[in-house]
Amino acid sequence: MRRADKKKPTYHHGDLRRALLDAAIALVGEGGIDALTLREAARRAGVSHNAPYRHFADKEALLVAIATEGFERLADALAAAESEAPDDFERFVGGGEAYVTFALENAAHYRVMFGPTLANKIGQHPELDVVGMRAFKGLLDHVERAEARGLLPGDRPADAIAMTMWAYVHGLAMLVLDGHLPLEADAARALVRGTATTMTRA
Amino acid sequence: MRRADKKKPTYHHGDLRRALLDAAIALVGEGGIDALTLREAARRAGVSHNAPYRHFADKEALLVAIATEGFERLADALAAAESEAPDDFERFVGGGEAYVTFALENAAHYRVMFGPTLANKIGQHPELDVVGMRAFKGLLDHVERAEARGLLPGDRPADAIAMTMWAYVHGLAMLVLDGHLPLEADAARALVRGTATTMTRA
DNA sequence: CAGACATGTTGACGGTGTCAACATCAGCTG
DNA sequence: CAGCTGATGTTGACACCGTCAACATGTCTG
Repeated sequence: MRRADKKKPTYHHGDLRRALLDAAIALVGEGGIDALTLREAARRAGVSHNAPYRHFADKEALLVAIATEGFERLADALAAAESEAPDDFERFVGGGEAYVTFALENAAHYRVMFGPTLANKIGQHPELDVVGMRAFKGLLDHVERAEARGLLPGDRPADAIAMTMWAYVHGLAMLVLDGHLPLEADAARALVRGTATTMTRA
Repeated sequence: MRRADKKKPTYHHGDLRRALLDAAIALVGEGGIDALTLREAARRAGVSHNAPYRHFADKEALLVAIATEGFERLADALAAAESEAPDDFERFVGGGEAYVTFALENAAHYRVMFGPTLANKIGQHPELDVVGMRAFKGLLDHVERAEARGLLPGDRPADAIAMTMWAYVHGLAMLVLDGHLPLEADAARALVRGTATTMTRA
């Protein structure tokens, strides 16, 4: 039985699970999600091609683990943005900016989170569902707070505005990440700020 | 031999190129982009596993052909929406609705157009660049027309609003297609209409 | 009608995900 | 302290994939 419950050194490798996750994330960061290979990740971790199966049931399980980690970090980033904002308007804008910033700075995680392999499979991975909900809840919190302060038009329900905001920042992040919109991170954030300003003025 | 109805009658198969495109699109529609395999497409077209190489240099060339077809259809759909709109506001809203409608009704094409394989590779495929530009131009036209009629806030340049709109409808389409937002097509269009209404009121 | 060439086939290669069988090692039990 | 047991890692195999080279076939053109 394993003595350590957290991340204490395991038997042979030390922490092969973590090493595999890091190698996989690096691969996605270097060559996109198509470049992620179980065998190459194992190679980089210095183990045989079948060692990953002692830590992940299959390739999809590896992706789920990365996506889960990503959603957790995203939720944290949104929460941090909320707590650091000086006023309610900045809190609203900051939610969107933090989302885009997270996606661009954690491109590998983000690509896995919303990549084709996990598309339409959230329901099959409860842990993903839970942590994804928490992240979306972070956005919804921003919206509801802004609405309570009268910053938003009153004729649209908060969840509709939250979905609109999510679609917007997600689409923006994806288009920039995939090279369809030639924007630097600063320009993308400025776009978010401009849009948020318009929306709060309606 | 079989006389082709449209294109020039080709030698053995009739129109293997078209058959391969259709088979590939069907595969993406059934199992997502990961389910697309050159060999399976060839199987469905009733030819050997290497026949596709007489029509496409490699798998990526097949994807480029599908994406090109998709961008052309998207541009056409946007143009059609513009010409059918009864007034300027409907023209603005209709652009967004038509975009989302296209993405949801041509899911396979859309997934290929914005899938990971072609991400950050637009520059390497000039025909894709050209036709993609034409589609974006369709959106920009909608925005500029709306701006000329004073429907939009005057403190943001038209291209910023066009990029915002693109990011929004793209993100919405992607989130719905991938099952992250549980919306029917009608609900998605309603969301677009609501957002466009807010934006034109600012 | 005959050659040229586009089209399609066969076979092979290395790479991948995954399964089964085997090897090794940590730590509990006696 | 000795040995068992289960977790961890390895080896080998299989089917499938993308792609290349060599070959076969039919169509069009001179």
